[in-house]
Amino acid sequence: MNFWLVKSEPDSFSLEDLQSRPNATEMWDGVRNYQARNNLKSMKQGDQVFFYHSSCKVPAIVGIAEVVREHYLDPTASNPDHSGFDPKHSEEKPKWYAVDVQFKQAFKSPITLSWIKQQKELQDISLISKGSRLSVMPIDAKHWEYIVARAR
DNA sequence: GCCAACGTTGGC
DNA sequence: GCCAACGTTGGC
Repeated sequence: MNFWLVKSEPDSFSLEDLQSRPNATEMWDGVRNYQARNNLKSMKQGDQVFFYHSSCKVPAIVGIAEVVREHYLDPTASNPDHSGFDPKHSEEKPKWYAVDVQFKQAFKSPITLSWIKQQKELQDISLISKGSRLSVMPIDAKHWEYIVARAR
């Protein structure tokens, strides 16, 4: 099993929004960065995902989701009315993908970015590596364990 | 709102 | 293929 982190602005889609979806499941679409997309394609069913709230008052990992459907064509890339429309994307020549994620758990106390930065055990986590703005990134098992242990 | 750190685009 | 200009992300 692998571990990941996805970012979302809570104003547009929060962990609570995911929890309130039918079956607590939502399509994770709109990824338009090649490196993030490659990470998305590497996700396997059952992989565990940190849900991170970005661009908000207290940026933090707020809970856990699970990959319940592996990558498939991102329908928003084929929709001219969608902001993520990409004319170079097609079924014949796919560029962009989505996965389905399901809500698993909301942390009682979110793991804040500022706390993460203070932990010497987390200094090499991808989230705070220099200039990392990826919306989908892998998380080392040891970092996952350390954060989950704190969040319980 | 500022700005650093990217990624992308497009002229050449 | 280079690189300047531009757009985006996201913390602060």
